[in-house]
Amino acid sequence: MNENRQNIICATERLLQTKGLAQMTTRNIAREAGVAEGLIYHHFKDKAELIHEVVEQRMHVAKNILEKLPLQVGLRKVNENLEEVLQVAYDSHYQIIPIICSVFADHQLQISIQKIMKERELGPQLAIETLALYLAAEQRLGRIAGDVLPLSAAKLLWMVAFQLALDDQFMGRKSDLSRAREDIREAIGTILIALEPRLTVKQKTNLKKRSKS
Amino acid sequence: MNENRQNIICATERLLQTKGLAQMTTRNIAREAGVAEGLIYHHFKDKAELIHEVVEQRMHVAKNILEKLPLQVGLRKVNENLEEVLQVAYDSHYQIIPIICSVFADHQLQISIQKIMKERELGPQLAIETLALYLAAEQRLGRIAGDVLPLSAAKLLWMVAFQLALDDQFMGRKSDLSRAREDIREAIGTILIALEPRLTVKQKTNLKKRSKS
Amino acid sequence: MNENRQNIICATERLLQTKGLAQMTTRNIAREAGVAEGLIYHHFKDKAELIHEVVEQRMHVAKNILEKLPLQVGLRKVNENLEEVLQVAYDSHYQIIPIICSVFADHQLQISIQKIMKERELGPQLAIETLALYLAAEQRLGRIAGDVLPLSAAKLLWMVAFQLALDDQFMGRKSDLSRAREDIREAIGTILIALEPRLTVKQKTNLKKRSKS
Amino acid sequence: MNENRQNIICATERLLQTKGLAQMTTRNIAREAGVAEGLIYHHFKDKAELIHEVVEQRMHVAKNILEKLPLQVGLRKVNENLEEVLQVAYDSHYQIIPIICSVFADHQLQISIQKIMKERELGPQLAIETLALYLAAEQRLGRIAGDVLPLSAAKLLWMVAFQLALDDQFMGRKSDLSRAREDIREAIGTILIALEPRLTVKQKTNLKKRSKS
DNA sequence: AATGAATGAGCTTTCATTCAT
DNA sequence: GATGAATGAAAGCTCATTCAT
Repeated sequence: MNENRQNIICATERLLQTKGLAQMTTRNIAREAGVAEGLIYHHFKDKAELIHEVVEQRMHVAKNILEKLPLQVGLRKVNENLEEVLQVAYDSHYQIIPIICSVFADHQLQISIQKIMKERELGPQLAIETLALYLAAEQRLGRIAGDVLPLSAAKLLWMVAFQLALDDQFMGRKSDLSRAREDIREAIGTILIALEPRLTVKQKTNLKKRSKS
Repeated sequence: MNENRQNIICATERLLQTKGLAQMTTRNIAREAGVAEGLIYHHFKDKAELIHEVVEQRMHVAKNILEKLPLQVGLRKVNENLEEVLQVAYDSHYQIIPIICSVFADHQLQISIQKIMKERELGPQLAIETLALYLAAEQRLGRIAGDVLPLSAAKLLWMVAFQLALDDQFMGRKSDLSRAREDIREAIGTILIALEPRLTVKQKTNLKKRSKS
Repeated sequence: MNENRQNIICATERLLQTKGLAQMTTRNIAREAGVAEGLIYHHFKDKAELIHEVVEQRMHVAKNILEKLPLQVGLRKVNENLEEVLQVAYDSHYQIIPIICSVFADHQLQISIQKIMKERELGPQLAIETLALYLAAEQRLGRIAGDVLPLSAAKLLWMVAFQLALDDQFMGRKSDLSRAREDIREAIGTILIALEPRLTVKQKTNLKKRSKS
Repeated sequence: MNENRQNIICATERLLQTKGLAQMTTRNIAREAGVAEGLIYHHFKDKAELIHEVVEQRMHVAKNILEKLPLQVGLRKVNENLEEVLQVAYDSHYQIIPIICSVFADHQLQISIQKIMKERELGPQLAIETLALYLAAEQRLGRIAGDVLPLSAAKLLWMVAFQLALDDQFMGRKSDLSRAREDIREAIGTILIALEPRLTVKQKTNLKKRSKS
């Protein structure tokens, strides 16, 4: 059944997140999924194919995290919008990181996953671009500074969410959204200083305009 | 001999970086180090102890990367100083990442390494603090904006170097310092907008007054 | 259906001949026969029963290869008759050998097949006896030497066809009837020297005397 | 140690002969050799390499079976010499056949062994040629008929030994030298009629006539 | 009759670790 | 200190067989 297939995929992801790649043995996967070991090979050519599926599904979900962000343009405060968005990104990264990092242990696996991510465009690119579009829109509304490159700022913001999740995972801290929120707020705060409209800058341009007219 | 001991440590690190944790077998280590497999167990209780040593040495080196940064305070342009510093950090991270990330594959190993890093304070903390001290010093000199938290900005800058290296490693790109430099410059550019002193007319005049007095 | 049953048997034989016993898995049989794996177990108790059927059918066909040979007694030249017969035997053996030899890999299978062949008299015995009868008949016609044991000569001739086929199969040579024919001719040539009537002068005169009386 | 290496090779050959390829598992080999399963892979790259070694050693021994035959030229009776030689050949074949035939079960194995046998000239060629040389020498002494091709006759004789051993193995008969000797004698008898100098035939008939008159 | 998902025993192979030399 | 033969547990994977549909 397709039911068991998905069952196995989920069990594998759970193992990757909780016990790590080394414990993600076919034996453990079968036990976790409550099926016989042989069934894995009925649904997947080999273990690599199973892992690919896990990565693909998880990355596919992550890819579209920010699709609703454009609806927020102009609403609430910019930093509130960003905080909320980065918190979701943090959460998503917290789940993805054990998978992504485990892959470094096995170069062959790493290469095949690189290939899949390139072919299916599963990287962070889409999310970052969505974020950049949002920033550009706010820029047009004058809600953030005009002299900032939206894509560059979006990269930085996305990195923040990733880095916080990585730090927590690496140091074995549970996903703690309220603490993460604090860190996110702090980082956004620093970046937003760059993004905030420069009153002084405006004044400068105003002065220039006046001098031209 | 201590010579062979260090030999084995270096061989292990080389394997971790080039072939990944999965290929870091005792057989491969012995071959790479040019010693017998059994010798490993004369110098190390077990494989975990060897990896601990590898991580410890590498992190120890990384920890002190920025120790010469304070000497640059007030010299050259701030963004030049930061670019140079982040490039070194990128380079260091590019080497460390395969080691650090591989560890995610084995939770037991991860936990024991977490412990070591906490006990010996081997994390990025020191480097970030050094960077923050530098920023604070430049802040005092008025070379960067006064309304920025140096520690928060330092974290962001450090993160940039780490994330660029991670991205390159994950996507299987060779360490390319000239391209990395571009990315670093762009990110610093965006952050520096936040850090740049706000040169309003009033501030300028204030500065002039102070320098006169 | 009986159709599917025979289908499976033929698919199994094809696999045995082309890929060997090791590749004769239930999965491959099902694929080759174009049926579901489970269907095999509706028609046969287990894999052994299926193989028995394959061997039985193939050996049954082989057994009666020479049934038309007696019609040739006294016609054409003896060596021509033998060459033709051995070529057919070679061809038959070329097909049988991969099946028969594979069986050596599994002693249980070998034993059960030995039993079947004894019970149903599926060995080369009948063919050899047919050949011996032919030789005896030709001997009575004076077309081959009188001091030869027909059964012994028949065994030798049969052996030639078998061994040539075995040699070709073992060395991975395609069944090449024209080359086989050469080898057969050579071997028959040597054996026939034994079989040829000793036409010394005295014997000739003796024969003439007897025919006159 | 080399001791254990040879140990494993012999255990493998014993298993091949007594239980067949299917039972020649690494587990059984290790048990039969009285070593740990892992040790097999210390001495051999994989199972195939081990089997190659087994085949090579066994065939190498077989290759030189007849090396002392040339010393018998002109001594004793020809059929006595041949009987003795074929008996040794039978014995050798009886051991080799389970190995050779098992190989048909696994095409990959078969191909790799074909390659080895070609490269190292491990086939029956040498033995057959030695036998042919002997026959040619006896031919020159006038002890066998002059109109026979020695190589062709040698092939036939060699086949006899092989076929008898194969029949016995296939039908699960123990190696029975005394019975084999009977069969060999019978076959040689028939072939020797071809090989016997024809002059004796003439003389015999002359003698018979005289005794009749 | 026919399917193919599901099982689990058993295979080959790898690898950290030990130990006699 | 140094070697490498030896161990045995555990890995990924295959396959004959069963069974619900």
